[in-house]
Amino acid sequence: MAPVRMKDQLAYLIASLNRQLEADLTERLRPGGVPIEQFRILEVLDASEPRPMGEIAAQALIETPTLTKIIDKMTTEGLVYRAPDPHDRRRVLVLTAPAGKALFKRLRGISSAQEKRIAEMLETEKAAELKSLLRELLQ
Amino acid sequence: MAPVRMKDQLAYLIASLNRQLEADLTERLRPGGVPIEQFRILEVLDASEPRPMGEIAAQALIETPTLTKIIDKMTTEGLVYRAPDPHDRRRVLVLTAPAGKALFKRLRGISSAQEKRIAEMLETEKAAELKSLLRELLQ
DNA sequence: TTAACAATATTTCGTTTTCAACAAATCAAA
DNA sequence: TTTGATTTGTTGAAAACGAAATATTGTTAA
Repeated sequence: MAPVRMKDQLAYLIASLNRQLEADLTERLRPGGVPIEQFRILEVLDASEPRPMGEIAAQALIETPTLTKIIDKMTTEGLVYRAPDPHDRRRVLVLTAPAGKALFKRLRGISSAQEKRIAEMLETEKAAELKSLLRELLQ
Repeated sequence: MAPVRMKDQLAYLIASLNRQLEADLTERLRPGGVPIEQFRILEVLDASEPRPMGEIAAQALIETPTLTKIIDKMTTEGLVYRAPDPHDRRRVLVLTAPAGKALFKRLRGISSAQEKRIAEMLETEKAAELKSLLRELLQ
């Protein structure tokens, strides 16, 4: 059997598309001066708040030592703040500060616009199929 | 319309799956002590050699300044070497040294095994459909 | 109760990556 | 030609990353 060319490997296609989508998002976030990681953190918190560090890290696809440093920075920028979890004092909860909420309000449309552009490139049922296949592979 | 939850966004699914696949590959490369970037570079060169820096960077999804440093390291490790392009002296061609070929021979099966595992998780026609959809979105 | 173990977040520290500036070679237009 | 713009790759300083070690709290089992 002929070797599978790198470009035909699913892992490579996924990596390429991921890179393209991240570059696109980064570009659109640039005017706001917001790194993509911070944007994702605000998205996570927007869905439900407060959240412990570990959960944010897992959902935003960031390692916990990195998250600690990003949250440090976002705190000094007044976007979020920490609070100890009263039920489990090992945990540190993160909340969105008013400035963070305002920032996210300005930016929230960016990711949904990207999603929309993608949807427009595929027919509706194809987009659904694609998501379904990706979910099948996730874990 | 209800906001699209982050987890339902295609860009997020792609990022998650990419992370999972890279973690998996990294794990399997660990015994050989080969970083995933170096493995991808060897894959690119295996397909056709020699290749200029810029092309390798584009195909291996690495920024060119980063590639310069990785090739520096791989050169000192005796895996690859540089040669000036006689037709265009701005270009630097990269070739695989014997040690690099031997290393890749040992590792080449790892990515195809990953591809195989993925294929086994999906039915054949689903895998083909998934690739087709990803290609449709790529540029 | 304790003592051992597990979970959570942070710190440390060496490596890697990035951005901007740069150098060299080529190309294109006057 | 020569000049200016473009392409290609490297460099250097700063930032980001991540594995391992640490500190703190919680859980479990003797």
